[in-house]
Amino acid sequence: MNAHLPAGEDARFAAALDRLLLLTAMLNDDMHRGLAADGLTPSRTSLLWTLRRLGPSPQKDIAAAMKVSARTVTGLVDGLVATGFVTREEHPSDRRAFLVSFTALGTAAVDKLEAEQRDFSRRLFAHMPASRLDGLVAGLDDVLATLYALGLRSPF
Amino acid sequence: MNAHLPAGEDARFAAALDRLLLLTAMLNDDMHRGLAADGLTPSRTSLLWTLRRLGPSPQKDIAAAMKVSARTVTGLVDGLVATGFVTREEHPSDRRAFLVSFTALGTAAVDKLEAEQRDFSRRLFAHMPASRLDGLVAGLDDVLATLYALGLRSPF
DNA sequence: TATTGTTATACTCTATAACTATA
DNA sequence: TATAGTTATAGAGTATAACAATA
Repeated sequence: MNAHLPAGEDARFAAALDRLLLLTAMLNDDMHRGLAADGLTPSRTSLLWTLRRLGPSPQKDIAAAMKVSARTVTGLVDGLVATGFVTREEHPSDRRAFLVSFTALGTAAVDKLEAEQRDFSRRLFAHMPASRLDGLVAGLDDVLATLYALGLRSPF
Repeated sequence: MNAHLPAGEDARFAAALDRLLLLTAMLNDDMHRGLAADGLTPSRTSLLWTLRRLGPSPQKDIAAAMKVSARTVTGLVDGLVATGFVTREEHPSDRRAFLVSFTALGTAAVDKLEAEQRDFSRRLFAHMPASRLDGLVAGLDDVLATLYALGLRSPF
């Protein structure tokens, strides 16, 4: 127990964290369900987002950006090649490496995900009074800054 | 993104969703890392939380509460028995079934997780002005209500 | 000698289907 | 016949280590 905090404070903090964790779980669940409809898995989708950010890249760079092992990227790219979202192209100057590149299908899939995310943000926020949205964003920024100060880093 | 330019509505919504998704990813990552230190995995921990809520239960009830298959619960309980967090006890009236029950180690593990969560909520929120915490909670509640209206349900 | 990506192997999580023991 | 849980099997994601081809 922490004697120098008023009794009700802890309950307020716990209630706030409960909401954050509940929201985290619900958003995760929803995203994963939506992905399956496009023939994608969460990890393969994460690779597509990374690839869009990096442009055509050797697997080593993708592994570094995603913070996973080279072996994991081999498996994810195998799956994405099999389902037609990316290709392994020759690297122009290093014959050990590939350039993982989007197919038209892969580009269309990421475009669609992006559009869905924009629509989703409208459904979540468009009806909110501006002051409530401002309050939410201020609170989230505060939490993100605290997490950063605690040493947590974005996985992206 | 350029913070000096007046943002349109869509950009405001997208920025808010970006923060939510970033926070989701960071909280997930942090929780999973913390678990490994206790010899637990995310799914096994989820089972322990469920078991605390239900009390000693047959695996079928655990599967229903966790929304996973009976086979998955068999595997999770196997792992938790092997690492000493739970036991399979005889069911008093149904010899087909077990009552999955906490060991002292399992109870201590969940107690510890609960204490860590309380400490974490203090680190996140104790420094915040009350008005900011209120604004955050109001925004989160609004989002949760919207998700509920969209048909999303808590995984718990 | 160092690096890129693969094969070999292993563990977790998830699932469906077939099966055993019991209800 | 129906139910509780297991075995059998499979696929995704993750990892380390050994190895190939190339730098």
